[in-house]
Amino acid sequence: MSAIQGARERARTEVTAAIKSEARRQLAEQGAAKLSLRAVARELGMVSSALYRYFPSRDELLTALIIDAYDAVGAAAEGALTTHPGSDPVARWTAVCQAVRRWALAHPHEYALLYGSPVPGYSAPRDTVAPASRVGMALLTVAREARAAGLLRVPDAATWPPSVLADARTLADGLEMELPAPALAGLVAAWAQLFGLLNFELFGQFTNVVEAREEFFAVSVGTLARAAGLCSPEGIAAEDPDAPGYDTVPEDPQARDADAATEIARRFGQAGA
Amino acid sequence: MSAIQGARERARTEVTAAIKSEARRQLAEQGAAKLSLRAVARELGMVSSALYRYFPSRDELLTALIIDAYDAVGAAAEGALTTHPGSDPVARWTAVCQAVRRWALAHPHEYALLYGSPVPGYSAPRDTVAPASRVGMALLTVAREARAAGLLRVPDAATWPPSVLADARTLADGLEMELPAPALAGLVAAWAQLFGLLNFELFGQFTNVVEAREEFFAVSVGTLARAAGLCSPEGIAAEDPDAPGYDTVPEDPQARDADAATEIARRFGQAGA
DNA sequence: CAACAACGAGAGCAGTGCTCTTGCGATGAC
DNA sequence: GTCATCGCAAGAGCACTGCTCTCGTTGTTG
Repeated sequence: MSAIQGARERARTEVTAAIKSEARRQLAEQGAAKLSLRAVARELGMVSSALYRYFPSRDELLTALIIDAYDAVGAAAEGALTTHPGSDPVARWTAVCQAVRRWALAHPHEYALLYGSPVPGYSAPRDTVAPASRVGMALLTVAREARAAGLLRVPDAATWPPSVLADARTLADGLEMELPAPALAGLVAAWAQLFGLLNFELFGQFTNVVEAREEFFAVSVGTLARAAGLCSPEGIAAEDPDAPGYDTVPEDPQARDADAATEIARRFGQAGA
Repeated sequence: MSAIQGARERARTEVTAAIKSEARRQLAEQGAAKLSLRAVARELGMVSSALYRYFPSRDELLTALIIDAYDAVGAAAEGALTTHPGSDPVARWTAVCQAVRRWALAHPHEYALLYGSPVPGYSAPRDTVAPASRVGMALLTVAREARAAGLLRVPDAATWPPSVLADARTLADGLEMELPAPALAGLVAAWAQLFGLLNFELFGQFTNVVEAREEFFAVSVGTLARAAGLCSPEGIAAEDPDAPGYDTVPEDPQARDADAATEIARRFGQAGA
């Protein structure tokens, strides 16, 4: 693989790289749906059929791009871990989230390829799962460090039903990662919710709703971190007890107004499709 | 509009409906990318060019389907409000979320059209924003009721930066809805995060990670509700037995959950390339 | 009834993914 | 050094797609 393997193989890897590069360029410009094998070949000065020597189909080419993109966003997430050291898990979590967001904003079409709707013929091959997990692993790294530092608040096991806890345990086993199942379940939820925020921002759902995207995101992922059990070291610990998510005791159990139901029926009742 | 306006107009609306129906059928079967004007026309026994008398382009047809889908999921959400009355905002929030999830599982490709990556040429026209907001409005309705009942915990204004609070205020003004800005900001975040959970489940990110999807979702959206400030009335809800609703699956007329689950596995499934 | 607009059918254009055959040229065995 | 072999590019071609244009027909309306 690495040795100087004849001029022929070298040419092959070179052409393969050129194809991927040009394809990535078109992907970044017009999105996955408009990525055309013929256009790539045309731009490279070759004929379309020649391209099939390197990628057996358009989907395979797309898969290669997907893997690269997963690696790129994963690298961005991991990079945030090293460029933002420190002992505050919430800050580190936020740094990872913001790195992912920055990458997504810089590569919206590639982001859509990863976290948007699955493409028609796609069937996530084995090769994608490892790169795809890098962002999640980076987030879990923060949680593991927090636990080691005593800054991970593990929710009561009764928070999650046994089936979810079982999932979390098998997941932890598969990852060879020692995290309490309830905490892991909460982290998975936070992981998914993070991409809910990103999707809405990138796919336009925040239009005319949230304009201060950067600030909104920063605060939201901070809240997410605390909801997942991450704690900032000391000082702010005073505020931890009423951190959002868990033991909220309704403060003002004054009773019902309660013809709200009729109000809803009035407002929305006749709106059937 | 409604009067008997000539056989011609009636035929027109009839054909238009037939086209949308057949298009929706193909969309549900193969996804948006494989929706073909020619195939629709073929199935309807007409020639492809005739179809352009009714929809000026494929994108316009897709937009019509998008609007219908937004209305359908919005109606499902609103329906949950009426079929699940009561004074527990968390339970009502959860009911809305589960209605949305059920709809999504039953219509995965239409869901992907709404909340996946934007389609190539699309540019959400004005007509889509009203239907698109119905789910969010249903969630906000829960929050408004909660506030009226004193069951909405409003976070400290310092939680959010002024820019976000300003956004929330203009949003509240635009909606003519009296909700404190900090609470509204949190609700928007929860709204986005809800769809993060749904996207990950529907788009396959939970494969080999979360298998007890139903329970995981129920608990997660309950946590989300509390994070957004919704409170259950009185203290009883603290202890879990019937708490977040994962063992009380509400029966909706459109349920068919098990089928939907296998359905989606089949449609999005991993047919090895 | 006649003028007119809406409509369906068909041909056609430019583009797509993909397959198959053909011929060239570098590689490697003898 | 010669020559068969194999990788590769090129081209033609198939079955599609979205979309446009023209041309008769048909329902509506003045």
